[in-house]
Amino acid sequence: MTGLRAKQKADKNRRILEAATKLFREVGYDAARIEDIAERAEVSVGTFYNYYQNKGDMLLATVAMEVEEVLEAGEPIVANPPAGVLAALTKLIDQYYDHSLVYLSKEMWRTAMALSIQQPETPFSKRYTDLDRRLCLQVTTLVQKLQQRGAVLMGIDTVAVGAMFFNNLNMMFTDFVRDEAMPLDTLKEEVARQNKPLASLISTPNL
Amino acid sequence: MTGLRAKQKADKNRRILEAATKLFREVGYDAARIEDIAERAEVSVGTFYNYYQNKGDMLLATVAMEVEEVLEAGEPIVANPPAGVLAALTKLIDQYYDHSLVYLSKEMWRTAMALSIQQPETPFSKRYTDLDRRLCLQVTTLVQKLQQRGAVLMGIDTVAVGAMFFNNLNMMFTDFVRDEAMPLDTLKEEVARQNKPLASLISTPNL
DNA sequence: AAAAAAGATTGAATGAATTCATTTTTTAAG
DNA sequence: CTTAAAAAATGAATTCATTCAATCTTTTTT
Repeated sequence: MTGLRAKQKADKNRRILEAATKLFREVGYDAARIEDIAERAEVSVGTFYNYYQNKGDMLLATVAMEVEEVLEAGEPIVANPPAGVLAALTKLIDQYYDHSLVYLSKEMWRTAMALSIQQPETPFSKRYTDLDRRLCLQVTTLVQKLQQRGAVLMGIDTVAVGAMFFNNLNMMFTDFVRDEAMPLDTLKEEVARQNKPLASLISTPNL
Repeated sequence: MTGLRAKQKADKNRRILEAATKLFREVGYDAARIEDIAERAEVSVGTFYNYYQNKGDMLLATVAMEVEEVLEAGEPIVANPPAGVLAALTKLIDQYYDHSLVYLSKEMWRTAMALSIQQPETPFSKRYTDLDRRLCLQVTTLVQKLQQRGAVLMGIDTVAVGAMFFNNLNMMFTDFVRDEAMPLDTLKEEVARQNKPLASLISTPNL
């Protein structure tokens, strides 16, 4: 049976995470203060630093939860993709993009992405980067599944090609969150256009 | 004839830029303090903010100078590329990578990339992003030049393909600067591997 | 049950980026 | 030449992330 201390620790962690997630959504990352998060979570400022390395680590913890959901939402598509390569990629990528802005603003995404680059060694930065790799793996797995089904030419380096598709969608997403005015549909259309050449070239010919 | 004030302004700007560039190289971005930069440039801390929006803007100003050199170094390759698509791409990309670490550390690149995402609206963040777009354009121009020379299939969407190659090299460079231990050769090899499928598929067949 | 050890909590102190009210200097107008 | 306007310079004050020495609480050991 777990001890009182472990129970209290888990409870405090949940309260801090919930308080931070809520405050980041309400006022944005920059305007959110550690003191306010601590107050809402009913802990001291010093206690906050027992649970998270710093403010950025906190944001990455909240964002990581969303990325986990993005991954989960992608699984059924990889398990049962549309027949066409471009159609399958577009379905998965559109799902990623749709899900990304359900709970997180562009500002939060910008900050999370920036933090994962600038502070790669904090615990949740590592977790976020690991989730990114799993997203890349998911895209690669999709290409491999399509190859197994005969939609992609044999002999195609699916790891290289999967990485190309993923790195492109990620960079385009970065450009998207940089630009507050850019609509989601514009992003999707541009990425579908960019994927078309490679998707067509790796496809088995239609008979 | 320009006034005294304009001369003094240009002189102070140059002093601040040089002081910052030097200090960032000596101690790194985080350890460099505005007060130290100002002292070296022989201005007040408040004066610093007349010239740069904030500390991050200052770093992006110094990094932008390097990116301009990267662009210049790429021009002769685009003007006279090797015959093969993969060879041409590899030559240009290796040139980019070689040049990147001549004057800037991985830490400085991480910070610059992070700042350009997190604070896209500062003056030098905009400049840095613009230079990024020009790098992308340079890669696209290379593909177009190869297409004009018959090395790339007609009908290939060179804008889409160029963007794919560029976004991939950029994301891989981001992964590289995140990882202090990763050697430059590993990065180059991995990117060459990733480029091979698309480069082969868009190449005109050898007869 | 008591004492020791380990872990957690605390919040004022610290550090450094950034702001801003005031002053100084330069330029333009009369 | 004098005055007004504009621009630049200044550096202490402000803000807030982060640290850390002291204290408290829980767990383990005797």
